[in-house]
Amino acid sequence: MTTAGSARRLSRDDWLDAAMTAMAHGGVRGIRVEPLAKAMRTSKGSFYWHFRDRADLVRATLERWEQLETDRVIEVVESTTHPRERLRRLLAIAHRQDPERPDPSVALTGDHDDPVRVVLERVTARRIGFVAEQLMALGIAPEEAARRATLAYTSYLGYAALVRSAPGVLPADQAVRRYIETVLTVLVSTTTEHRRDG
Amino acid sequence: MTTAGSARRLSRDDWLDAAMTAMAHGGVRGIRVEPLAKAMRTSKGSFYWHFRDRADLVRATLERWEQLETDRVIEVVESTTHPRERLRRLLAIAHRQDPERPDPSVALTGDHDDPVRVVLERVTARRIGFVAEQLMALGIAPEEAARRATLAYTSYLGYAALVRSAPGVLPADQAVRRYIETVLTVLVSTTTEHRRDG
DNA sequence: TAAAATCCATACGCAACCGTATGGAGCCTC
DNA sequence: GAGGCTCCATACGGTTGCGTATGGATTTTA
Repeated sequence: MTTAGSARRLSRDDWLDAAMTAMAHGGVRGIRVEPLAKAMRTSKGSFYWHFRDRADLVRATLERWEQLETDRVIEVVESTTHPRERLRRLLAIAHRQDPERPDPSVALTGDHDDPVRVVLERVTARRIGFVAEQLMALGIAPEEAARRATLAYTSYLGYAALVRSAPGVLPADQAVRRYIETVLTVLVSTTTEHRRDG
Repeated sequence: MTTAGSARRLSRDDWLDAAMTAMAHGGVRGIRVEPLAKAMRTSKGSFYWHFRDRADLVRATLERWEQLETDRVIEVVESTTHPRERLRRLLAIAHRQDPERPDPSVALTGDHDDPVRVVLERVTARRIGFVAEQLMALGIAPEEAARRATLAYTSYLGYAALVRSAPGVLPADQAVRRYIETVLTVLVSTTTEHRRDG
């Protein structure tokens, strides 16, 4: 009976897995030890053996999150060579409507004490920086690229917020692809206009 | 001694004012009756006289929020005739970095029971709709306008999230104006390219 | 197998909130 | 000026979560 469901001993990693899932739903503040223990069918006694306190768990979870949702995503995307394709691929990943995704809720829930903010600031800067690099590779001037990267990234965050709070207004599954094309096109547009309007 | 600070009788509106301020900081879940009472130097007894329960307060606060931050903003912006100027003005209002602003935190905190979601969905649809109208007035086809309006609005939400969680990565005060120009330009860009890249 | 190290369950105290119950102040009216 | 209405303070019970204490179970080591 060494089945997974049985009363096995738990590792620190088991707790981290659970914390990631919890963070996907409720953000950082969704990481609560008593509900976590209940979900894992164990007790707080286990938790406080593996972790000093809740802050310890939060910090460790954020480390893993950074590694998984930033380092690894960037690695994957960089396996494509063409900058425009990289962006397209990145946008596709970013707009996958998956409420199980731990990523955006981190940036979206708004309490955030200092330790959390530090990680968030670092991750955000890296992400926007990566997008800006691709835009520069496409011939956009550095400062303009930075602005457009910020536009792209904030849009990603807001999109994720709407997935949770008002999914009805977002493009339906089939239309997401078209939406991404619009974002991409607009991001790399050469602004040759200033045309008259209606 | 009818001074404001004295032990006056409170009205329902006084509670709503306080709730709006609380919502500005912690979103819907930041509306908590005991802390509110303490901040107003009164007791829960007062609250439960004016309101049935917390949900009652939340609903009323969201009504006021909708009226103030959607109806009135649209009114103000519509006093400008030129669609492009309307957008510019709207973007300027949207990107005022004011943590006291109750608006975005509503959409950003992710718990949201059904009643809240209803209001949120309605407000979001109206706002995106308004932006789309301006883009259509600028000659952009309806469906494309809807996509770009979504891009604009999600970007606004994400921007507001970063103001709270990672302000360091955002353009500094002086550069915000330039950022807004980029957003505006890109939003109304005629996509005449597909040019070769680096 | 006995001792030691790991790992976990239960019980406890503490704090923040929600909602209710109850006993008033203060004002209004007749 | 007595009774009634409006508004509020305090006290209480219930819930959820954090962190500690303590003993017991299980595995490892000697």
